Amino acid sequence: MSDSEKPTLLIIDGHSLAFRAFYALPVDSFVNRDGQHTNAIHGFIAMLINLLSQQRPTHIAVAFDISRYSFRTREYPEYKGTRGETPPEFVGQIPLLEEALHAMNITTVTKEDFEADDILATLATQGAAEGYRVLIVSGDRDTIQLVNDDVTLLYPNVRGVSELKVYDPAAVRERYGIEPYQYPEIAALVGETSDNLVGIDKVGEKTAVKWVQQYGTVDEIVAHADEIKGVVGQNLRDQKENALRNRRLNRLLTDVELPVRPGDLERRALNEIAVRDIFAKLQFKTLLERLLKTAAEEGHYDASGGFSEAIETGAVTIPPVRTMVDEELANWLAKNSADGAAIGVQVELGPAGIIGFGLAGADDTVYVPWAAGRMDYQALEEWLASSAPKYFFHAKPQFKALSRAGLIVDGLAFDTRIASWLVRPGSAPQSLAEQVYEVLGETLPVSDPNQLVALTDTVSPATEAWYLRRVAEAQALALDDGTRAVLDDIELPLVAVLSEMELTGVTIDPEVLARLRGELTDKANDYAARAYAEIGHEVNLGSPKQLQQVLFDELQMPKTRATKTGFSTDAASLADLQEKNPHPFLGLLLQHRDATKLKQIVETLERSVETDGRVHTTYDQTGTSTGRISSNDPNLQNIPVRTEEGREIRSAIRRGDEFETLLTADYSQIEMRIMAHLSEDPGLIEAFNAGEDLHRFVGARIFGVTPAEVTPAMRTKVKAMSYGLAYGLSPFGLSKQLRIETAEAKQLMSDYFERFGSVRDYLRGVVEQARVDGYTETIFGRRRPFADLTSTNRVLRDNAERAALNAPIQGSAADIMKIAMLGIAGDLIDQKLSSRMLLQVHDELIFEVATGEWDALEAIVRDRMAHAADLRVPLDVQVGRGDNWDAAAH
DNA sequence: AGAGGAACGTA
DNA sequence: CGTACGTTCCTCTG
Repeated sequence: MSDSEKPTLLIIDGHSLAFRAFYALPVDSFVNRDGQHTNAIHGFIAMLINLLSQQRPTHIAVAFDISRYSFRTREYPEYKGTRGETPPEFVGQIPLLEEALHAMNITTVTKEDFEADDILATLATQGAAEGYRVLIVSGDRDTIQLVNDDVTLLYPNVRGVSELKVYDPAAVRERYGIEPYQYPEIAALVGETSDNLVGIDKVGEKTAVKWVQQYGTVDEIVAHADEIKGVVGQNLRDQKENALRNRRLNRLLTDVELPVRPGDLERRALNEIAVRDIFAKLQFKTLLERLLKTAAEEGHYDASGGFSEAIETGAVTIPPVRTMVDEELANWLAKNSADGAAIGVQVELGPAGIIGFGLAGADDTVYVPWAAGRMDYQALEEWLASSAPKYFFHAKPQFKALSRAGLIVDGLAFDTRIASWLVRPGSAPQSLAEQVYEVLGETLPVSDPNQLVALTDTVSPATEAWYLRRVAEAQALALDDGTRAVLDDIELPLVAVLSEMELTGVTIDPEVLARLRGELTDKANDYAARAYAEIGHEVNLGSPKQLQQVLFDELQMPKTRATKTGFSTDAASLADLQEKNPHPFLGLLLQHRDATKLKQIVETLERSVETDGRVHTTYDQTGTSTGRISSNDPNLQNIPVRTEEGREIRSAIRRGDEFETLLTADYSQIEMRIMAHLSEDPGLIEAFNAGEDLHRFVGARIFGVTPAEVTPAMRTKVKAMSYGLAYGLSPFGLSKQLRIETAEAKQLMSDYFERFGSVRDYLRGVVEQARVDGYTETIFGRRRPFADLTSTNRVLRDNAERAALNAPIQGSAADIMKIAMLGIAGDLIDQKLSSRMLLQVHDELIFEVATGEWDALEAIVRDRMAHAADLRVPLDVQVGRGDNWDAAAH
């Protein structure tokens, strides 16, 4: 059996590695919310993940010492006596590490009266004898003696645990000039400070190696002590008992009786729920992702034996992939889509577009190379364009590629990525491999990027299609009716709509941006120069750290709100400072911030203009926890609007030359209207039905005056109050925002709830219901799960309560907008209009209006938006017209 | 190079 | 000590 075919047994000295990690990573950077230090655990697990992905062990164990006392301390009480008290920050980390290992289903081994090294030695010896390739990981040099052709030592560098030095017999020979089994002879002569084993005076590594090469063992050296000349010879004769004792103590035992044998240590799949739990407790977000990714990608060991019972599905047989075109393909499609059967689709994409198609039926997969026009693809194209059900993983980029290639696609019946997100928004598995692992408990075979020699046979798109189809079928069984309806009626039809919006993009006026960039650059430079003059030197105004130096050390200003890394220099804090401690530097700094921020946005937009003169954002349909869509590359949902200068940027976003104008349409106060609907509050419903200015109406009720008597100050307070409600605003927060006393804020809130009591009852009820159900629900049945509502940690619980209170409101608004978009997109097609939907900014839509289509489009938009949902209050839609986004605002 | 934090733009 | 996002810069660490 060659080495590569041998099973690999990985054995780790838990204590020694954790301790190395403890000293390698800064203690203060790793503290969880309970104040528990976690640096040793973090370093250990990071190293473990690397080992798992690089070494692909089939068997694994971690050995721990039970206490510092063992048979060695009985023989020599001073053994390891030089070790001081355990650092307080290390305390508690080992039990948590063990908990994490158990969650990962990794066996830990301990043995009363023995050290972890003896466990390593025993398992390594057994493993080698039983035909394993054995890897031991330890920071204790004594383990060098275990190295042989079957056993390799991975030893952490002085620098830490991120890199492990590989000691095989050749490496030991190179480093020490002796055979590995001879290492303890050297160590016995030289001594080992960390174990409190004193050696022979004046004998260092060089001398020891020379003696061992000549005589072989400590026993023999001592027997020939008389032959050795000089001071070292005399020292040896005087102190030979030290060497003999050291040699007895540093011999590792290879025959300890253990509860496990190597064969019992087979890798098992981690317990994902337990892992998420303990990693959440440790606050290891990145490590969790890395671990799950590694686990999902590990396909190098026998899949049938590699998983725990919980998600064991038995060995699967992946159907072989056949490549076909023309008539054979037509027959395949007919056969596999008969009786409405769904086909899994994975479009293979390259930089230039479509490379091929992977298609999968229940137990039959095909790959179709794509070469437009060269073959007979009529059957494929017809099937794509038909409503025959198709399952995808992340359909949108594939839809875009199909559309670019002039192919029509219909019949999107499932998207596993969207389904995962609907079930667990916020923490849904993002890659197909993760979904396969999570839903099916299997590993999707993938090429390993860590592999030195690239695998020639990467997984076929057809095989991916087969897996995603099985994921879809498993997911479909588990969906509740409400989630299924949101998927079928909202999210799946939206994929094509968003695809087209992304492909269309929006025209940017490069001249406007260039002019703005110049102006803003000048402004920023000017403010910076004046700011430097105020303090007498230059400073990086973008560095909070350097600003703190200037503000609190040099200018001796009063300290602001604390952040994790010091004191805040955000705009609110600087405004506070300006009040307490006026200084021209503060104003200049704020103005510099404004200018550089806007400049940044301008430059980002300029960079993202493509060759068609348009910007094509990417919408993330699974990017939020509430049901909204997000926008990125570039984000067009956060283009400035609140300041005059900011709005100038909006004016660079304009109609395409061949279009008549832009149309913007937005919902006014949609979240308040949803609150009115959900709470059924008679006062609030009346407010919206009265057609009066909302805040004026509410203000009149609260302050007991007529609407005409509501002053601007009153209206501001009421407005802040109303908006804050949906976010779980506290009296303290309200007082801070309005710069009023907490008592006044409290009074304002109680006055509000006095008049609009159903709102309070509703908000309370949402949280209570969510605590019982474990999730919230929108009007249309979109769910968002909440785990922390029953947490004993107050910060966590309060955060969860505010999010839970907001989720149905923000989520329902998102649902309504999506439904409106679907209606509009459908009408545009049905009425054969050339006008196009370009952007969505949560409660606003932007369209390009083709010549002569204004009236038709406006009617469609108003109708579809106003009637997207049937609420107890009307949905008010504001429409604006203009050549650019700013001008089209109203 | 990658991660995390601070800051700030939007609804 | 209000929700939901994405991007940028700086800083620290590997």
